This record gives sequence, C-alpha cells and structure tokens, in this order.
Amino acid sequence: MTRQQAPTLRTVAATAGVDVSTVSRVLNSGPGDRARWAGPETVERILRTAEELGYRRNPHAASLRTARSQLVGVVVPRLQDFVLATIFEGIDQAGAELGYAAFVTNSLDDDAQRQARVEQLLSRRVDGLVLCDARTDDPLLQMLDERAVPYVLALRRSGDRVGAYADEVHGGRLVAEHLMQLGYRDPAVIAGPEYASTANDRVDGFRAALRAGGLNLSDDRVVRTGFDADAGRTGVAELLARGPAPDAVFATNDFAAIGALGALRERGLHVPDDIGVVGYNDTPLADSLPIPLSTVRSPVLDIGRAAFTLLEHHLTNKPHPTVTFTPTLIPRATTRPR
Amino acid sequence: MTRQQAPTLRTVAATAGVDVSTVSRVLNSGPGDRARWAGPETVERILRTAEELGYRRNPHAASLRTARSQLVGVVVPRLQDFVLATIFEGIDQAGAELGYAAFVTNSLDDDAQRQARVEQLLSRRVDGLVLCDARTDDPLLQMLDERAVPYVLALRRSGDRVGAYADEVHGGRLVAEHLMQLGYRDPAVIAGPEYASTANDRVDGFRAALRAGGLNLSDDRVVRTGFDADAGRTGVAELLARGPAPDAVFATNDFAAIGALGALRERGLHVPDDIGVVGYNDTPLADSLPIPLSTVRSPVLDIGRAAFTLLEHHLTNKPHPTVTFTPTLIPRATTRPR
DNA sequence: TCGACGGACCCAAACGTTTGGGTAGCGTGT
DNA sequence: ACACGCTACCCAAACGTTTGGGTCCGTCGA
Repeated sequence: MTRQQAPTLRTVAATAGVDVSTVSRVLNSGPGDRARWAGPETVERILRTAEELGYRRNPHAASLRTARSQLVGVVVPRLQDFVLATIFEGIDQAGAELGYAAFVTNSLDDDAQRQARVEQLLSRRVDGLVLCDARTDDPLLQMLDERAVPYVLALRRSGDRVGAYADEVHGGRLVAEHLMQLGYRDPAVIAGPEYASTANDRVDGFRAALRAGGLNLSDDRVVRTGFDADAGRTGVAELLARGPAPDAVFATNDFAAIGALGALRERGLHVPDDIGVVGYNDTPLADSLPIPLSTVRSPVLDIGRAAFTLLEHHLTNKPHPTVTFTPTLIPRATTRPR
Repeated sequence: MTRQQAPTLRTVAATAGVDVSTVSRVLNSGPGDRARWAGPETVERILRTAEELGYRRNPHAASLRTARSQLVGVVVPRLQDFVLATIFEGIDQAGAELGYAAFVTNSLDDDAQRQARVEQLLSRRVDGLVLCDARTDDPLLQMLDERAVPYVLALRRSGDRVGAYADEVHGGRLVAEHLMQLGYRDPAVIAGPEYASTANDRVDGFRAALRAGGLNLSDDRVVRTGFDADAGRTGVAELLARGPAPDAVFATNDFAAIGALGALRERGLHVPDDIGVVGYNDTPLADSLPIPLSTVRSPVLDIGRAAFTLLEHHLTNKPHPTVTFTPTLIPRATTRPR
C-alpha cells in the first residue's frame, strides 16, 4: 500500500468518470435530493467510488468557498467547573449532529481574557459564539452587537438577550419552600458574585418565596462571596460573626455548600441537626458526600443543547427565542424536618 | 459606517500599493525577517494599512494552501473530570501561544465513541491529536500508527508510546510511605478500571513501597472499580464483605475516596480514628471537605502544556521524547499518626 | 566598462470546494 | 416537423492564501 495523497473531489470525479461539480452536488445533497443531480446509477457509482477511495471533503476548502466554517466558539468562565463542562458537552453534542465543531475556551471571568479569547475565536472565523459568562452589564456583548457577530448566551443572562437559561428564580424559590416546609424559620444565604445573574436570581427567588411564606430575609442574612469551596467557608465565618447562627444556610453553589459544611463542622455545628444546608447544581458528588447534600438540579446538558440550537437557528435566520429550563429540588440528608 | 466586507490580502495590497505576495510575506515573517521582503518604509506602510483596515488572515484559505490547519484535537474520557479539564486547559494554553487552536471531545472510554470522535477530528483536518484516554492495549492507537497520524498521549500510557505523563508509580509509593510512616499496617486499595494505566501504576507503586517496608498487599485487599464516587462506596462495601476492615484505604481517585468516606461513615467507621483514607488528584474540594482529604497532587496543567509541546515538536520534526512529572503528597485530615 | 549580484519587488499557479450558468440529447404535445 | 422543456450532466470562476519563480535596477569588484 503506497503512501497515497488524500483523495480530493477531482480524484473521485476522475475515477467515477464525471465532473467534480457533479460529485460535489451528489455528495452534498441528502439521499432524497440526489436524483436531482445525476442519474440513479451515476449516483450509485459516485457514492461507491467516494467510499472506496476514502474520500473526505476538505472543510477548509469548503469554508473558503462558502464563507461558512461550520465552527462555533464557546466561552466559559472555567471548564473545570462541572456545570460548564456539561453545558459544553451539550453544545458539542448538538453541534456534532448538525456537522458543526466547537471550540471552547476559559475566560476566567476576566475582562481582558474574555476579550482576547473572543477575538481569537473570531479570527478562527467561527460562524457564531455561545457565551456562558455574560455579565449583567456587559461591554463585550455590546461590542459583539455592534459588529453584528452572531451569538447566544447560556446559563447567565444579560439584559433580555437571547439565550438558553435555567429558571434560577424558580430554583431559589424551591429551596425556600423546601426549608419552610421542613420548619426552618431563619435561613441565611451564601451567594455568588454580583456579576453573575444566576446567583442573583437564585437569591431573588429565595427571598420572594420566603416573603410569600411570611418570612423576611434581612440583609445581614445574605453574604456575597464566590463560587468555590473557600467562598463557603468564609461565608459561614462571616455569617456567624454577624450574630446568632441561622437555622439553615442556602449556598447558591454546591462547592460553596461543601465549604460551608466543613466550616460548620469545625465550629461544632451539626448538620442537619443544628443547622440545615442546601446547595445548588447537584454536582456529581453531592450525592456521595459523607452527609449527602440537599441541592437543586438544572438540566444543564439540555441547556447546552438548546444553546447550540438557538445559535444554529440564528445562523440560518430561523426564529430563536430564549428558552428557559426548570430546575428541580433534590432533597437529601443536609436538611430534615425540625 | 457601511457594512464593509472583511478585508483580504488583496484589499491591503491595493491600498498599500504593493502586491499581495509582498503583503503576505511581510505579515507572515517575524519582526526580524521582514526586511528580507520589502524596504523599511514599505514594511511600515503595509503593517499600518493592515492595522487600519483591521485585516485578519483567513485561516481556511491559509490551511487550504499550506495543508496545515494549526488545529489539534484532544480526546478525553470526560471533560467533566477536573483533571482532564485541566489538562485540556494546559494544551489549549500552550497551543494558543503558538497560534494553534484545540478541539476537545469526550470519548467516555467507549470504543465506538472514541473511534467516531477521532474520525470526526481527522475529517476536520487537525494537524495532530492528543489522546488522554489511551488503553493499555489499544487498537485505535495501532490504527493511528498505521495511518501515520501524528499524535501524542497524555496522562494514560500505552506501551512505550510518546506522551506527557505523571509518575503514577511514584505517586502510589508516596501514599504507601505516608501510611507506613503514620503507623498504618493493613491498608487496602480501591483501584480504578484495569484499562487505565494510571490506576494500575498507582497500585503497583503502592504495593512495591509496602513490600519495601515489609508489608504485603494481598489480593483481597485490592478491589477494582471505577473512577467515581459510587465506585468508592461499592469498593468499601466489597472490602468489608471480604473480612475484617483494613486500617486504611487508598482510593486511586478523590471521587472514589469521597464515596468511600460516605460509605465508611454509614457503617459507623470513623475517619481517621478507625480508618485512614487517602485519595488521588487533589480535586479542588478535597481541601474543603468536612474532613479534608489526604491526597496526591500531580502537575496536571503542566502535563497538558507538555503534551502540546510534544505534539508540536512531532509536527515540526523536532525531537520529542516522553516527559514525566513528579506528583507530591498532600497530607490532610483523613490520615493521622496511630 | 562589464558582469555579477543582491535588494525590492511582482506574477501566477495552486490548494479543494461550491455554484451559477451552460448544453446536448431526448421525449412530448401539437 | 418543430418548439419546448426536461434530465443529466459539464464548464469555469471564485473564495484568500502561499510560494517558487521571475524582473528590474542599482551597486560593486575586477
């Protein structure tokens, strides 16, 4: 077997005895439309020789000609985050089904980095972007709007821009209702950073549901930190420093909840007897912690898939209204009836 | 501002009053070499107009011409896994520095999926692959060898193929030495799946160090499971079903360790008083667990970076010998002197 | 004074597709 | 018999680069 050059349309056309244009059209139309371009046994012959020669179309040549790369860029705060990795998986899956490939990069929630990464994706000539790290007020998005770059958001909202989201307000509400139902009367919340709509919405929903249940969430029962375990520790420290311990803690992220669990333990507070804890996201090990964590699960894979679909519709001028998914509460051992 | 077409080399050449070839050469050579292709003020003019017009080269056209895509494909078992996400980050970082972009996809350690994903990457015409999911005996790799596809491995070995690895044997040894030093005498191990070299090497190193310390690791103190928390639970169950409890458990993965922690707790065994536990990988929350987990850390970001460098050297016919990184032990609260 | 040489460019082909526009041959209706 | 419309193709231009070859002109050594 000699070291053959990768076969091109020309090779296929030559060995099948037709013109390259015919091969191209036959190969690119679905089984139904093929007959529009060639006679049945010509179609058959083209398909067969393409197969035999192991022909694969050169996407660069095609992109050059069509000015469409079938490539999308995905920007996430951090791929190490389980939720974001899953969203990307959804995007990649849905994309692959339609012949798209996806690039993904970390923005680390850092302005310069975001800018640079988006610029890089754009110079790779992606057809569009999925941004998972939108800010509530986001100059980058304005820039993209001005440049008319096709994009959709995922997970984090910004204004009323189109995207695929989870109903975070509802998620917060679920947590509040769960706690109230179990008899907790004085919950606190450890919230993520202000710039993420997700954290804010969860707190809003939580507060609203408490109010509807006749409880008030005062400002000193809310502490703003980050998204990681350390944020949970410092959150608990802050909360306890402010006065009497709450009877429950809602951390807007499982990692923060896990950090909180550790901090509470160090302070001799027993979960769930002394204090209830609920997280958010249903990280894979929430279930497997020494004390399994009560939490909220959003269909993140679906969010990813939907985000891609939205983008694809955008690219093909189909309607693509924002979609919202509903989270569910997963009660486990860190909360119990009082 | 009218809707301008993206400027091409031709546009730049025309407005700078030179030929496209000159522009191309000037733009593509480093600051040092530019003078080889044009006079100093022509260079200056070209650079300036390119800048002003906002010219960005079309990578598809370039790839078509050069038959190099500056694209690499990365295959990981699961991107949701922190370690793999970090390795990818390393690859992406190092790649970006040299003008490469990276695709990443999940193989889920499933043969058909791996095959399909690799095929997809190849039809995207990547210049090479980084495989993070190699098996000890791996037909896919043979196929790539035969087709002369440039690739390197990362993390998991296969035969003596080139790659960037952590010294897992050493890691296992560190754990054994740590346990022996603390006075544990009868450890057990919950190992990952057979097909992953990482798990095997860790166990081998562990066993060897025990032997060197005069201890024997009998077969019924080794249980083979998977890489997730559930594997840890069932691992513990299996171990305890076999006879008297060991005095320590080495889980070759933090998630498994966390599962083990939960299972031990349910059975009334206290960590670290009744039984010590050591994980592997230093997952971000190992540190923040209610009982912080003793574990081993490998420089995974560096492994990713090194893997890319290796691949790039391969692509440019430079020497690229396997590199190995040394892990370190992170003692925390799940082990203590007996 | 002449040839050689090098600097500073330009020319044109090629990479592999896609796609708007042919056209030859045939069947059909009148 | 003729126009017409299909079917089943083919032709060729274009997408934006890169790169192996020119060409022209000025300088320098002998």
